[in-house]
Amino acid sequence: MPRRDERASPLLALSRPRRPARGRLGGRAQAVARARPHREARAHRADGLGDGGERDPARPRRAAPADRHGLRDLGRHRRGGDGDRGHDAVRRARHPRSHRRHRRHRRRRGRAETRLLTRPFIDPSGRRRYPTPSPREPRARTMSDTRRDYRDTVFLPTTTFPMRGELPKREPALLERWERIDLWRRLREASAGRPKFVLHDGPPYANGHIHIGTALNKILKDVINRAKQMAGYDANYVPGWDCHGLPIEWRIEEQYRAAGRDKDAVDVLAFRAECRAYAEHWMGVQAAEFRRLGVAGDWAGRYATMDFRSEAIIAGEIGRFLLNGALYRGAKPVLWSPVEKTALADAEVEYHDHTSTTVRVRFPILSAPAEDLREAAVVIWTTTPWTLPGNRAVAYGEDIDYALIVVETVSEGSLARPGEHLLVALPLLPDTLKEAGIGQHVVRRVLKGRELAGTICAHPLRGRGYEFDVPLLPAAFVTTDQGTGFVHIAPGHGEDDWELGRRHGLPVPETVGPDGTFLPHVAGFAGVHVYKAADPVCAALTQAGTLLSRSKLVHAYPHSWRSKAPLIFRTTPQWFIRIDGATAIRTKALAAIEATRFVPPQGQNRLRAMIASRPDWCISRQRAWGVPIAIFVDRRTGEPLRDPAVVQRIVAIFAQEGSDAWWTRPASDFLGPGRDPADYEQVFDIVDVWFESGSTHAFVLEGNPALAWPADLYLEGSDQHRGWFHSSLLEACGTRGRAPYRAVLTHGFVVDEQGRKMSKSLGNTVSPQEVIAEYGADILRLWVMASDYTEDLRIGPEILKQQAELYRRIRNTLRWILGGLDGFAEAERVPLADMPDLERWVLHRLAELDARVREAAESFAWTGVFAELHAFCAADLSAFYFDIRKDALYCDRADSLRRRACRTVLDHLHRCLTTWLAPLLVFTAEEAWLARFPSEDGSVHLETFPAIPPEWRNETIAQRMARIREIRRVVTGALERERAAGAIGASLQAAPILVLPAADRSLLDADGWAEICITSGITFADTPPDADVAPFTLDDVPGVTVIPRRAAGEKCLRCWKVLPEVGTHADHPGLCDRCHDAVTSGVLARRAAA
RNA sequence: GGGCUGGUAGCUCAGCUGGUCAGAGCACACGCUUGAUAAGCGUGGGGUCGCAGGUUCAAAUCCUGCCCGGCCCA
Repeated sequence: MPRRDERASPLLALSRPRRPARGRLGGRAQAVARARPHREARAHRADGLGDGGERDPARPRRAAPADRHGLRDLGRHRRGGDGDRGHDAVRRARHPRSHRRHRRHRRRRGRAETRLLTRPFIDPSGRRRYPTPSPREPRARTMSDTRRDYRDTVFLPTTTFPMRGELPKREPALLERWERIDLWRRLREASAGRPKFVLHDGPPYANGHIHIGTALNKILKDVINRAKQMAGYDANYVPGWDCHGLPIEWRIEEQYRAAGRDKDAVDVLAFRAECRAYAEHWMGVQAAEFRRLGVAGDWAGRYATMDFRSEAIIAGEIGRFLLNGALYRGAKPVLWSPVEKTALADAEVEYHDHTSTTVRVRFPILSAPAEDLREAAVVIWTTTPWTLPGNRAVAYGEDIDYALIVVETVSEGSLARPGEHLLVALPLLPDTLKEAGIGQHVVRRVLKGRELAGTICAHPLRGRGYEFDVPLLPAAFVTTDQGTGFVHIAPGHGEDDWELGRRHGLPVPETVGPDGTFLPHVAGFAGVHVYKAADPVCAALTQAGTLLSRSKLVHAYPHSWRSKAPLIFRTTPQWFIRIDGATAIRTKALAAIEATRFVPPQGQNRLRAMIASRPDWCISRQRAWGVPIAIFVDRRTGEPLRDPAVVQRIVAIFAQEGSDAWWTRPASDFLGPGRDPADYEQVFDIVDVWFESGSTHAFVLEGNPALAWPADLYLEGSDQHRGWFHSSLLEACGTRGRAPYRAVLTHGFVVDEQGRKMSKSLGNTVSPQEVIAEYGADILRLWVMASDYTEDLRIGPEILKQQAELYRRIRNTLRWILGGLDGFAEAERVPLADMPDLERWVLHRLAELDARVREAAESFAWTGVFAELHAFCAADLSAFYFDIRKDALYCDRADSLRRRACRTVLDHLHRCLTTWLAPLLVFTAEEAWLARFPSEDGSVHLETFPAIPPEWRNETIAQRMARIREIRRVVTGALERERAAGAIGASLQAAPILVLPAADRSLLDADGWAEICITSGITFADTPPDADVAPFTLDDVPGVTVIPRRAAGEKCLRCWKVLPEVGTHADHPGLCDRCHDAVTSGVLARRAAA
């Protein structure tokens, strides 16, 4: 999309230093060599072009004294005679930046010479073009000492704030400082009495080092907390840890195995003590890692689910469910690992491909409403033949079409029998016929599932110990995706099965023991392991004549995340919290979701859908490391003992001794006087860890004067819809009738640069420790804030490099501000009304950004804020405001209004940028703050966001400035063309003619335009004058024309503007009027005055 | 397989409820500066807005299907 009215002057083509042919010398270089033999010969050599000899790479290398850059050694990197490129490649590898600079220097030298050889000329249109003198004076004069004389009279930026962050080195020192000045305590004191903001920490698991996802989570929390704090809240933050649970237990067991000890022989209390020590250790490690990220919080007052007080309150929360009737004991199939001999939590299950034996089995119909069904058999399909001993029903879909067929012919080896009548879902008939090897057949009729109501079948192993009736039951979960349209129901081995059985009062046979083998009472299969049951079961079915077909299927199947072994559904007695019923937890939870703010809003749907469809909450685990479900069951009634006094006793003892007391003390201590322990069964199941973390609001927030209940915000990864958000909601709704949070923020997951999930096997992981060591924590924080964290976040080497670049710009902006503020005194300050428009525009921008930052602090929606701050630093400040104001800041008298206004604005910029950046770049902001306000115990983190006066907003100036910058683009474009043509170098060598539409003529005066465009002058014209130079326009800025002109006069040795008056001051012949005044005024640069 | 969600320049992101947007910053290329200098300024080249259909006078923006990715569930 070329916008330029004129692409390039012919000079451009001639002088552009395009890379020469890969030969020894390009045409340009040859021409130069002819003109300046001696000098070029040297340059030639320095470019590494002179030595074409290859070196033996194996030979030890040593720079010869004559080879002052050591370039000779680099010769070995050359390829195909292109020594130039080989040289560059090496430099680039060593230091990318110096590479670029080095090359530029070489080019310029060559180009200046070229120009001598190519002027004058006539352009293709026949017009004579610039018979311009060389823009650069001969080298001898530029080295003049007079120039240096005035350098000391210029206010150059002075600051202790280094250009390079060296964050890995500097950050730890700042952490120490914050520690030393007791920053956290002072923050709390300073914000006492302010409105509270409570972000309640979701506890990470105290196991292993933190990873990039944990880092993201904590950084986000920290930014939000700090921003709230600086926006005027009391944002206390108490981090916490999740300590109980299987993974730690597993690690301890591993240690036992490694030591050759039998864990079953170890006393449960000793085992728990080791788990406790393990968790304690990792809490310490993770705390240190979180703090290194710059996360501020009450680390000394952290919470842990294994604290005695926490354990006591968790037991008390279970007591609440006990007392309000929601807790009940049921027998429900849970995912069970025969290897670990335990039920697994949902989160402990992973799905992998697994090859299962599939069977189609006849269930002969005993009785049915329709006559023609009575001689038929229902065909079921299952991938778990071992569940057939537990079968007690068959489910059908009421709206499914079923075909009643008569088999006529069968293929060889088929288990089907000609003449038999089978019932199969119509859509699945072809599949079944094929699998069963049925050839000819007749569809006797097609009936709807609901016509099957009341049908009773025989168990396929009838006559072998399975004499009970098997009813056909309707169920919505039956589909015609796969199978036969009939689902065999084993209430002890499936969730749907169990639910259906419950509704129809089916028995729940227990057929499989903890180790995965059939129990002794299971006819025909006692002692057989279910993984090896396919053959015996099929054999029995075959004998019974009920097996119709057998096959294999690869499908996703649940496995243990620890042992990777396949799991089974197994019925065990478990404790549940009723979701519906008298406590109406589901209803309350759904209402609570509506009353909660979700960021992003999609989270609301997700949580709602899950709560709406979830079954009762199974909270018992048959493990050791956790809080016991500390209740008693009355042996006579089988009912749990619901006695508030007992619950209180348990809570009181746990608070003192921890939940170990459940094992160490006799039951009578809990039951109290008046109850005979012999009448009660003590429950030693432990509680689901999700129940524990779901109770953090109870033991961290409730009744804590430093915090508040409910929390303002819960903030976790989007997986916690099923986890912490979910369990906390159920727990609080069941006990307190509302959500423990007012708002929920979810962030996405960290994926690699291609958007794929991180995994050790893919080798695409990024660890926070590595990032900190290489770039620093501020870069990691910057990465978080530059990403859209409501979705997945990508990270990798390239992305981190980019973040480091963004950081560099921010840092240099701060550095320049600090440099410009050197020695700033309150007396210099200029009121808004006296400021030039340019300054007022910057303040307007600050007002806009202030609104943006405060908005983000309020809404937690930070995406884009950092990008805007960065764009402000890069585009508005560095490329525009700073570039323009360098002249005034460096060269004006110290008392000039313009300079003072600029410094006043720099002061505001410093205050705003350091405080706005403080929640994000906690280290750098502090460094920039202290560079300005050195202090023993000061900190930017003790500040609040500056109050921005409303009058800073000025839409009029904003609009005007937008137009000015548009027009400025035409000028810079014109200058660029001239620069490319070799007509000018620095923009101060130009003083173009500007033709503006009438509407724009009042924007600025000529000096104003020169200032904005950084030229030595601007003249206006009503129409483009008939010049020998082509006018310059931009298509997207119609009506604005620029006619380039070189500035007339001499270059002022102090401010480098080219002005006609230079040379008129006898005492300083090299100075312009302004600089003469400055130098002779006595209010010179601070350095000179001091 | 189901639910939710995403796929805009090499990268990070803007583009609200369809018609001056195909944009910004970074990176890259080229040039300038050498008094922000392991910095700074300017100019420029990059995208058939995942793919394929459809609705419409008009789609990055609406619908359908597909492909790819993520979280959760089975």
